[in-house]
Amino acid sequence: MKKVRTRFAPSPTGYMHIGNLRTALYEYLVAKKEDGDFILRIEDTDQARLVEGSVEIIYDTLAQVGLIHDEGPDKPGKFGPYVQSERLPMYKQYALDLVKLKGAHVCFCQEDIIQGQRDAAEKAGVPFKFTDPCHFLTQDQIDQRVSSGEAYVIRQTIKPGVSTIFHDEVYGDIEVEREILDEQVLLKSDGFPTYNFANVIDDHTMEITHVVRGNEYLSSTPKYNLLYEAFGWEKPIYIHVPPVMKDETHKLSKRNGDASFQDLVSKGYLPQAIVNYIALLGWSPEGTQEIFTLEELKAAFSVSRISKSGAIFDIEKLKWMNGMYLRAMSLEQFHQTCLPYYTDAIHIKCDLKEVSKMLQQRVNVLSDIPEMVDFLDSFPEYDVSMYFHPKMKTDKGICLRALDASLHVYEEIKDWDDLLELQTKLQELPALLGFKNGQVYWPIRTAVTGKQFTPGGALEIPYFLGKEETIRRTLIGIEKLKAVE
RNA sequence: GGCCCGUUGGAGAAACGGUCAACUCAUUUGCCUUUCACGCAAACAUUCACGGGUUCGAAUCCCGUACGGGUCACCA
Repeated sequence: MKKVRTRFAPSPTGYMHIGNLRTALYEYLVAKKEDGDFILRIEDTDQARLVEGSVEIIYDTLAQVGLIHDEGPDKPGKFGPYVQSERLPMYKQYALDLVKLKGAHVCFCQEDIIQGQRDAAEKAGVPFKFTDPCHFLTQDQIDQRVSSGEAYVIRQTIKPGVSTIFHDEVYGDIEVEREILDEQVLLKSDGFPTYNFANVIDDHTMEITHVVRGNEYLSSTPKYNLLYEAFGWEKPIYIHVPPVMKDETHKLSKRNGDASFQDLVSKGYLPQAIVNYIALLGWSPEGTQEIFTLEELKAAFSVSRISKSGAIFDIEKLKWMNGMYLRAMSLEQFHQTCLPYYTDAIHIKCDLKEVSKMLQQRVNVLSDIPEMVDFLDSFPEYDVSMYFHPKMKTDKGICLRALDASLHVYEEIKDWDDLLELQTKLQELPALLGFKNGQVYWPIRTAVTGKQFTPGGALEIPYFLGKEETIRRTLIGIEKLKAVE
């Protein structure tokens, strides 16, 4: 059996689209499942859309998520070059060959001729289909016009009676009505190939066995097959995948301001979590496992379990999954990934490792960290009503007594760095006062943080704040409470 | 508009003609608990877009309708 080869063929447009990444993932998995090769090819035939630095983003992304390609512009193999603009002469030669094989023809039509036919069709109320007058040119006429320097394109020739049925691994057998196939441009007048053409040439010459791509290509696949047939080439196995949606009716797209892979990473999502999540968008494993490493994905993946309908990208589930990845890290690893988020958020001196420990059980998205710990640095203005928690049954008297008692504890502590001593002393308070735990700790936490929700509670936060600051905040709390009628 | 594809709870989905339609996220509730979160329980589709048909039996097969997406470029 031939070695499985798949390719990821992005256009360098400046960012990594989530849908594209998922396609890359599936391409990678299809190849690696069978110990095949995964190839990176840059499709830059549309010069107008080139964006500088794009190729680097592609390399970076693939490296970050671990989709290591076996061949590519930066990893020459025997099928190079891997950038379409460097393969230009080849396309033209193949296009000329195809003309000889009667699979294509030279066409001199300008936009106005095509537009004229389109308008006429519209007027007549019939579906537009371009009828190329250049079909009737004699070889002499063609040669003459070409040599006189007239601009021309090479257009696919579609003969009546060709087969338009094909098999897709996801969608099954599909037959497209032959009438609707148009004779598309293969080689543009600037000498560049169109995507349609370059794709086929490249896939064939690079010996791609499985073509994985979005299902928007479903209806044009017969045209590609006609090209393979005209050349007498073996067709690849097609695997069309459903789109990744933003909502019920819109695809996820950068143009709509939807997040790219880079955006998600900078928002604090882990590349591994992103890949894991998007694997589940349009594919489902056999069992109930949802957390997969890339290695596990290789084993679990199967084309037959790819779904046919679009999947809506749900950031909530990604958040959850990201949290799972964060929690599965070692404390040290987690701490290291948190560090960059502390630099701007925490200026007071405190044991950051302890902060990480506190955070690890509750962070889902890293970029939430600054907001979660900001109370350490700046003491927010808060409303007294926060002291009165219905479930804790706290009232003015209870809060005041609790804060008073905590104040005494703080003052007695000699070595504030001794976390254990502080905690032991605070833990004695409820019994001492004859209160429930919550009635003591709720007001304390409120006083030292001024926030409704905080990572960590009354037993750990004073430790981070230091003696002086803890006392200062507690005093403020007491003042606030005293002012209440 | 023609053609192609799709339609299972708010989201991802399982089920491949046969008990109460898995599981995960979200939501709600309870437990745990100093808050939130984590963790642990539980609730949430009398029903699989709708209407017919086939069958002893259908989410699963067939037909039609509706809705949604795709495609019809010298863009990929």
